[in-house]
This record gives sequence, structure tokens and C-alpha cells, in this order.
Amino acid sequence: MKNRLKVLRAERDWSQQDLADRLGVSRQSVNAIETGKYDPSLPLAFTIAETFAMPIEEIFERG
Amino acid sequence: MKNRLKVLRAERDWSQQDLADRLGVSRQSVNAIETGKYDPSLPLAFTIAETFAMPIEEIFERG
DNA sequence: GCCCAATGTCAAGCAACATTTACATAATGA
DNA sequence: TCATTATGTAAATGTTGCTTGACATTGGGC
Repeated sequence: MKNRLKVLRAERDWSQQDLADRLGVSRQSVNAIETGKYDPSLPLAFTIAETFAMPIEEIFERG
Repeated sequence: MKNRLKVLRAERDWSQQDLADRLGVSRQSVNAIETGKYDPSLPLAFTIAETFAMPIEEIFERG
């Protein structure tokens, strides 16, 4: 799964810590997801989508 | 996470085994997801969405 | 009554997700 | 220079997703 988290964060000028706080997860989890070390759970993917106000499919894609 | 798998299966007259075969997972996994025992991984959620040709958000919802 | 497909459930095990703690690096600014 | 912030990474640990194999129940058709 590839994702656009880094760009979406940059557009809002959020640090990984800022996003982690909004998502209720650790900074390391945000970093790991962003750098492709693993995929978020489905509930976390929903929270991410809500946070950026866009569909999951516009943030993540198979790759 | 609640989901509409049972209804979507019924609309297509697929058994849990049929769906499992299409998704490439075990029947028990389909059953567990359908009965809410656990959530699918994000990649599996994508495969499910592709299989039913609709967005993830139209199949799963927070509950 | 019997058989069979479908479903639900359990247990044990492995792989993946997510956590905390910690350390290293680069960039910024006082 | 020194302190701070942001990011990347690692190890150890706990939780969750998915597996196989097995067993019980239900409903329909013969």
C-alpha cells in the first residue's frame, strides 16, 4: 500500500507528531505508515480519511 | 467496524466460501469479518471493495 | 430419516500491526 | 554554541489478523 500522507501533512503544515496526536496513535506509527513499513488497520485508515476529509482510496492505493 | 458483507453476498447469491475464494482468504476469515469478530486488514478491505466494485466506505462503517 | 451445503465457533500457531523507550541525525533559531 | 524541533530507526513487547483443522447446528431436498 502506498499513501499520500507526507504530502497531505505538508499541505496542512503538520508534523508527524501533530498528525499522530489527531489520530490518537504514536509518532512512530505515523512514521512507519508514511515510510511504508506497514499498513494501518482498517479503523485507523478510517480515522486518517476522516482527518483529511477524503475517501480512503484517495489516500491509499495498492502498490 | 460494521459491514454489509452479508447483504452484498446475498445480492450475488454467494456463499461465504464463494467470497473467500474470490478474496483469496479462508472461509473462517470471511465469517469472522462478517460477524464482526475482527476487522480486515487494509489490503483485504481494498480487495473486498474491488470485488464488490464499490468504495470501502460503502461497505464498512464505524460502529 | 438421511445427506449435504451453509454457517457459526473454537483452539493453536504464525505473521503483521502498534506500542513504548531510546538513540541518532539534520535544520532552525536564540 | 546551545537548545529545540522534526524525522528516521531500532529493540522489546503486546495485540490483532489470518491460517488450518475440527466440531456442532440449521435448513432443504431426496
